[in-house]
Amino acid sequence: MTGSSLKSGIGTRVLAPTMTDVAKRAGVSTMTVSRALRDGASIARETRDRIMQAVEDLGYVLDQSAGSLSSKRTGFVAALVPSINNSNFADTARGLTDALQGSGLQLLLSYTDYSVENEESLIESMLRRRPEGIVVTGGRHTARGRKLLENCSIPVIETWDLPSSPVNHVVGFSNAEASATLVRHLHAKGYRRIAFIGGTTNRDTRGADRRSGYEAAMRDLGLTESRVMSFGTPPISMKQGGEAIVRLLEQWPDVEAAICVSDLSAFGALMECQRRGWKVPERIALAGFGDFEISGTCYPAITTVGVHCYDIGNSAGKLLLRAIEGERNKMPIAAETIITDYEVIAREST
Amino acid sequence: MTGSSLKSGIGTRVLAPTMTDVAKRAGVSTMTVSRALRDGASIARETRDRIMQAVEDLGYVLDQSAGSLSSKRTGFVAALVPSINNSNFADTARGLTDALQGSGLQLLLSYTDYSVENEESLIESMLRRRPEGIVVTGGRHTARGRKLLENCSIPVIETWDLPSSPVNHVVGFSNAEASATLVRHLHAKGYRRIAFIGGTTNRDTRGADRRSGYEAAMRDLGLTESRVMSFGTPPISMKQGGEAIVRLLEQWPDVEAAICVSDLSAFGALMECQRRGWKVPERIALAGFGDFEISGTCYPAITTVGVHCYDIGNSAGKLLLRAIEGERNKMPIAAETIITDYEVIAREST
DNA sequence: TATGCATATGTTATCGATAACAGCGCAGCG
DNA sequence: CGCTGCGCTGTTATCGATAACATATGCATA
Repeated sequence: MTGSSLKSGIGTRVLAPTMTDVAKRAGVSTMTVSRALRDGASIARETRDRIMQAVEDLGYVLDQSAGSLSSKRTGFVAALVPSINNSNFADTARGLTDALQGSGLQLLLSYTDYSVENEESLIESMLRRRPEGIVVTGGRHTARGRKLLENCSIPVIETWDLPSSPVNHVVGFSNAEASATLVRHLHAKGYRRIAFIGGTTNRDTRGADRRSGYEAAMRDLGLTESRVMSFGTPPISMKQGGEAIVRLLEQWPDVEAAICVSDLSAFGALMECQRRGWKVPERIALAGFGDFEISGTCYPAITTVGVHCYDIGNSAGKLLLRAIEGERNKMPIAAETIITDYEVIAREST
Repeated sequence: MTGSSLKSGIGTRVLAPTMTDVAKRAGVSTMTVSRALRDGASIARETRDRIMQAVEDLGYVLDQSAGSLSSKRTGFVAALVPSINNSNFADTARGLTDALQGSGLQLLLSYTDYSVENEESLIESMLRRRPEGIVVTGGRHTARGRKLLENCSIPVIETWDLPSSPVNHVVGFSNAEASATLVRHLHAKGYRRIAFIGGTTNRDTRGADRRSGYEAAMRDLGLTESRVMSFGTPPISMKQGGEAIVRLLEQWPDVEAAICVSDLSAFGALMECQRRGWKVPERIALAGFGDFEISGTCYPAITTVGVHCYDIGNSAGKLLLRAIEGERNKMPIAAETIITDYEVIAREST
């Protein structure tokens, strides 16, 4: 893939200046420099200017890792999401960032690729850096991952789920309930032979919850014949959604509506239907999950469940701030569970 | 948005154990613990087991920020991307992560929201944590941002662009050239009245480069009448792509083809055309940029420029590893420029 | 004039780990 | 029997900042 490669220049590397260098140059002690570089402390205007000039001259950048060793405050929180690509989690990350804005806390983000094993190792590497709080996605972890979270003595928030026994705080909703609500919506519209399209494993635990919510709702409605088409490793792609819809209609030609585990697969299914001349929703109705931008834009627009991704992140961020504040004041706050809303958004595809 | 809020539980927080606690419990010195927790060093099997047991019992997690203060190695690299949502940059991040896999370096990701001011402040907060290398997107920065990068004495890689005077290493391609290639492709197919749809500002510098590449190519082909439809703040959304195509055809009804600044806006335009019954490509041909999953899946599939997002990240990661290795051995490597490939992917929309 | 307090700065100890070097015991060897 | 070298472990100094306390100066107030 590499077209060409040029080389040039040399590296002239000098030892990075330390606070002592700045102090010497400004003719003050390091403590005064430290104060000048942070808020609040009383410093003579003239002294501060001199220090800032020295900082400028030397190109000095504060070493926070040294500072946090003594201050016990690293100034960051960790967030782990399954994926940052084409997913709602990016919105959650944005909500988190916005909530943290101006708090002096930075968000450091990593993604687990939907693997609890990866999650475990990321939890550990994050904790090694001593975040002041940690946000994870979902309530299922490896045994060790969970233990790490339980022992870490910083606020923990599990999101996008309602774990039955949470580690600490929770901001989320029941994926199973949300999925069931969508089933009931389709039922109310008159659909009876409703199918579910999702991945082949439980790797994506929220996807698995949506499937079980579908199955439970079907049972409750007396629709005993549930049709689950499993295809591809979660998270399933647009293309896999397209293949799944074809297989679904081969296997159960009488199906009237299909719920896809996410909007992306629903979109793939929709496009495949168009390609084959199957009218949506006449031949088959399609619904997704997550209210991605795509499902409101495409034609026909896709019925989906709107979950408030941004708000999940934003609420989690605000809760985290309160919790961290509590820790700092030695008055830890009680574990909280914030249940976020969702709603069926009916569109042209059903 | 908050449905309900439950509170329960109490916080029982103890001081996190330190290496000294582990050492006491295992009956050894901290140095031995330190060795046991890292690679290589020669430790009696029995001692190591005893230490690991103590670590387990206490739930100890290494404090890396303390360690890196003395070892001078923080074990992470910083990456700044414009956006993680619905964008190619997520693939670049993935390529980076994969390249770093097994190197002992962790990737810490942040996003700038397409703002060089945000970028500047993120560069600073990242540098404060003393990364061993830093990857940024694009070659344009604020003056101070650039200065920070120049002075930081760690390897710097600018990606997704070919800056005329790079800070240090570069992995990217010319967005202007890629865009021009697409223009020539459409020209070769017989299209003459070709328009460009993009955002209203130069905030997204790569988008701006694509527009200027379009304009240059049009001039070179003797197509003097260039039609640029600017709409929305970059990065423009699917919906904005839809609105833009409508305006475009109002303003220049004779236009034959439109190049959109990205696949997302191209997709929005395509769907709007379908909604209005405008045949693509008969009434108007559409092309995008970036080869997002969506443009290969949708119907009709969208012609685009495939840029190797993953490879950009992957190459940058590998280059970074070499550069960091060089730093560690006091043999800094020369500045390198790796030019990545791209190609026009002709599909049904043109 | 003495006292008190606020402002501005310096000094010392410390955060939690690791580098560098030192030391000890034991095996192998001449 | 003493020397050498290796495997394993401990000691001391240090990384670069900040907390906590101490100090100096100036000004207001009793």
